[in-house]
Parts: sequence; structure tokens; C-alpha cells
Amino acid sequence: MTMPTESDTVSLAETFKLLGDPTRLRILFYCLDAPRSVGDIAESLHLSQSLVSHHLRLLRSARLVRGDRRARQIFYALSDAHVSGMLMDMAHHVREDG
Amino acid sequence: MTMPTESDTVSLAETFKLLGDPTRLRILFYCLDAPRSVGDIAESLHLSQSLVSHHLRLLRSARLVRGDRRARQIFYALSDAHVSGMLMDMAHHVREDG
DNA sequence: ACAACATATGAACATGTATTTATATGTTGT
DNA sequence: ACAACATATAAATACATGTTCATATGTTGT
Repeated sequence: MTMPTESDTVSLAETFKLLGDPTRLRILFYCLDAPRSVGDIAESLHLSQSLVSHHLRLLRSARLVRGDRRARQIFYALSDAHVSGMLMDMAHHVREDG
Repeated sequence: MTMPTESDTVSLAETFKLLGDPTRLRILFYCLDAPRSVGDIAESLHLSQSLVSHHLRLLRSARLVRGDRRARQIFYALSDAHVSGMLMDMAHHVREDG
């Protein structure tokens, strides 16, 4: 396996850094099955609306998540298929052998 | 996909947080093919011995990396097959579509 | 146009983290 | 046992980051 370039390493690290926060992970897993509105996320995960919005902004700017407006609400869904597949895989993995 | 438990989410996040640093990623990728000594890592990646050692300690305590002593040197290798597979996969992915 | 609703942004704070410098611990060969 | 080598640890510092509180922006229905 040949080493990734410096800039590839940096972007990879940026992605992992975003995944490295429990709150963001919870948000991502919650949006994995179906698009969820900001309010829904906040209420379901017991987080403040502001906090959810801040995290979504980070996830959005890394294109990990995508928001679609429907009337007043904005529904967020995972936008990177590769990342979401990896998330499901890791979740499966962590369940098996702690 | 059912939500991971709170504690599974936290451990997953801890793993991702470790992967979320460019220096640590470089160390991991460098050890992916073959076990490498601390000095080799430091010299090859142009990092101070101390810094490498600090990072290895973090990676070790999360069992992402494993050290085997051979004479004076300690050779580090990836210890989590699932994580190393995921790393190669992500590296491949980031190369394709930036 | 206006009030109610839904989401986003900004400033402030507390905590966490990567890196450096200096030093300690441990191992080998003679 | 001792000097040389290889790795680990500690303290200090500079910087990044998660969260809260307050407020702004944008959208819908009447």
C-alpha cells in the first residue's frame, strides 16, 4: 500500500475528525435511515436546536450531510455513500467485539 | 439501521478522533505495510522521536497499534485488522474523487 | 404584511489537544 | 558494570473545539 499524498492525508484526517465527536456521530446515525429535520434531531437526541445546527454546519461543509428544504423544515441526510457505508460497517464491528 | 448504544457511540468516536489527526494518520499508513521502529518512523516522516512516541502511546492505548520489541528497537504494526482495512479503503476512496 | 415557526449565526467560555524541550527509563554489546 | 543507543514520560505552551446563551435570518399561513 502506497502512502497517500500529504493533502489526501489532511482531507482524510478532516473527515475522521468530524466523525470523532459522539454528538456528531449520533446525529449521523440518526440521519442514516431517513432524512430528518433539525427540530426532529434536536428533540429525539435531547440536544439544543443551536447545538444541532452548529454540528450540521460542520458536517455540511465537509459534504458529509446534505440538507433539503421542505416547507419550513430542512431535512438532512447523509450525502457521502462511502462514508455512510463505512459508518454502518464500523457500527456493526463495534457491536461484535467491543 | 438501528442506533448504536451510547457507549458504542462513544468508543467509535474515540477511535475516529485518533484517526482525525494528520500526523497520526501518516504514522498509521507508514506502518500499514510492515512493522516499523519508532526511529524509522520519526526519520522517514520527519518527526521528532518524542512526538512519534506520544502519538504511538495514544494509538497503543486504543489498541490500534501494537509494539513488538526486537533487540533495542520496538516495531509497531497495526493491530486492528478492521481498522486497517477501513484505512486502505478510505485512502483508495479519497484518491478517486477528492 | 404580519405573527409564528424553523433554522442559522455570533460571541464567550471552558476544556481538550498537538507539539516542543528536557529528562527519564530501559536495553544491548563490550 | 558501563557507555551508547532506543524509546518513553513530564511539564509547558499555543491553539483548536464543543457547548451555551442570545439573537438574527428566512419561510409559511392567514
